[in-house]
Amino acid sequence: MANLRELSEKLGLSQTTISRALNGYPEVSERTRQRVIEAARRYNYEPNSSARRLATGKARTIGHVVPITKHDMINPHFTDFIAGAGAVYSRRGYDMLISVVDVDKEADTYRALRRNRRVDGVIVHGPVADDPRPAMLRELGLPFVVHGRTLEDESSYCWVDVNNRRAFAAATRHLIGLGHRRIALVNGWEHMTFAIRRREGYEDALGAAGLPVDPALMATNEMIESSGHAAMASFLARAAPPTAVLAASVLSGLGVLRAAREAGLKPGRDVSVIWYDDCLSFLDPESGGAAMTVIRSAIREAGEHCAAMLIDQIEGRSARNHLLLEADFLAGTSTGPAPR
Amino acid sequence: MANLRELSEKLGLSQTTISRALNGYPEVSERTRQRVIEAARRYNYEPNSSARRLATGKARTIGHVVPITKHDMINPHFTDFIAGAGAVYSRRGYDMLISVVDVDKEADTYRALRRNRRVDGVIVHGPVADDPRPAMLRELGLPFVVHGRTLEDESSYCWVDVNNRRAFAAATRHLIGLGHRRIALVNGWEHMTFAIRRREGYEDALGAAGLPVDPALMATNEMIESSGHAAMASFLARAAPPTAVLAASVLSGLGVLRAAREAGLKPGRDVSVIWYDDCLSFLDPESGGAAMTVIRSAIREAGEHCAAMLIDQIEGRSARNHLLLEADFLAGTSTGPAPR
DNA sequence: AAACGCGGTCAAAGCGCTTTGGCTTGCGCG
DNA sequence: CGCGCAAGCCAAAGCGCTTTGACCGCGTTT
Repeated sequence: MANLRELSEKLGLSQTTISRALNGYPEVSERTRQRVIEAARRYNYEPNSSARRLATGKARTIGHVVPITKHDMINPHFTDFIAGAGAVYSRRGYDMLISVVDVDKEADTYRALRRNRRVDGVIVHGPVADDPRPAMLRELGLPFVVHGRTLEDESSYCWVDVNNRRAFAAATRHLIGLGHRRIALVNGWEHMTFAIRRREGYEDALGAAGLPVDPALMATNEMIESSGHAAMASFLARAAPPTAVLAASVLSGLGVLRAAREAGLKPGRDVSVIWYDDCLSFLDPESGGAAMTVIRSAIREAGEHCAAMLIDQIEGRSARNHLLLEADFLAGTSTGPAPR
Repeated sequence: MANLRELSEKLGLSQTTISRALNGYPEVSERTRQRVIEAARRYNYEPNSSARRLATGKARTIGHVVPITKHDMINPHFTDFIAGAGAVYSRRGYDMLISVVDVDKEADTYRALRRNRRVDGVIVHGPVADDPRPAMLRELGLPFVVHGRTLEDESSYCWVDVNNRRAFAAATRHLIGLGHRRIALVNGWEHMTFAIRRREGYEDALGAAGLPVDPALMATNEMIESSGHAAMASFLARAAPPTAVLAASVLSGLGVLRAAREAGLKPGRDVSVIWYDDCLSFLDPESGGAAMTVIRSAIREAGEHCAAMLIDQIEGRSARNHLLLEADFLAGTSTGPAPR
């Protein structure tokens, strides 16, 4: 059965009634509704979604714009975030539209998504320090939720973020408590706000303990294995190498571990390592080969929260506008007292 | 400017003419077309996509169904594949729709996508030995391209695959040529067809060299770091451990390397390691810490090919139906002559 | 001079749905 | 008995686009 009309003829009811019955409106009797639902199933009828969208003016679709350059890498966290968000969309009857576009076309893409009404809202990924997107989207009138926060202005839009500052402060304090004085930070790119906040947390804790903030012990780079390795290798080449390292991701942490091993250092004994674990599904906890000490917050859950918050906003059931998740600190064997 | 009508009134032309001018039909004069295009830009007009879809009956959208279970992992290869496919979609004016659904709802999802005409076609991911999806999709009349192949029946549908069998045979031959007699295989799950073909290639080469196929030297598991580590650890615990290992992915290969190092073995000298490199963007070539010997084929390119082939098929410009990519063999320093 | 073809334009008919604004019943009630 | 009021249903008007079929000059054929 292709369309409403045919079904209505078959049932001897008007299209109006069928539509109402199927969409749960109260104007039809329960008996009729059952009859309609039954017939729809039997004849395998489902409303054409373009027609429905056109009539209602709602797209029931959420957009994700993924900027990319030919040689740039795609964020490995993306998959898990998408998995979380996508599950929520499915559950609530929304489609997920992903636009892979050149990095310099991102703004145009948002404008186009808005102009031709393809989406009801978008998720903004990877906010940077002075991010123009919130202002732009507000002006466009396109609902959105930011995964993360910009630096200022954070009450003016919806976001879901992890309390990175507190998490990194806590991890740093833990290391300080173990007697470490030279603690290195292997951070992500510091134009990203999450990386900035992590550094702040790290510096907060050092400052509170009266320890110096040593730029030579701080690296900022892509969060991949090789850059973790490079950073750690350069730290270890110094006259006074760090006795502890804080890595911003499992990937860069694995690189740190590799460099440590190459230098003959045993994690937890000769050098303490803590990393931030996003619970990427393809990097299981055992990957390090030890029960690592970690700061943990599942990015998949962040995806779920973002999706739910955006849908609530779109449907006008706006419950909360901000969600600050706390990361868990889990002590493992990759940390220990500072050597001698 | 919200819609066609308003624009047509403003220009003093009919909606027909505007539509034709904008869509490149030859019936309008070049002068008029320029005038229309200019006005559309100035008034910021863009056709409502639902209306267009409804009128044309085309969704200009490609679906990707991603089955998932709460605790199952999401394929890390997915991101790069999507990046490749998504870039092609953008370039050719298609949207990408991703459905994250429970694994047991996959079939229903295809049916629903078809019934309500949300997509013009779908990409089928991760074909398994006896995959029901090609037959089902053919029956539904939903165009599709399989990334990979099923075991039989491969001429009856479109696919893009890597010649896994030949690639693994070549790698195995290379190791045999270096004098290795006990070569282990750390494979992915062998209900996936790509893993089956890899094993076949491996067995082909062993057989051709008159070497035995030893099940004790073959592992099949999720392609993640910890399973590579576990497999290698168990191999090394044997009386006669392998002198060479073939890993089905960089991730499991990294696990193999870790286990080797833990056993005090140096890759390339004490044990030879080759892995299959999908060119995942977050796992740069340096991750191994050495110039690895690899079999390489970029999954991102596979995504591009799948997308292009599907669009060609949908638009009736069907050029080719199958594409068998050859993986590159790149010799590095992780392989060497079999130790004495 | 009549017929023809053709480039350029338009009015109107969909596409398949939702939704507005009635139109019937049937029933309770003064 | 007649009225008002729900409950249940419907016809028709959109939503904003594409596409069909027709029209209208105007230069070209025959």
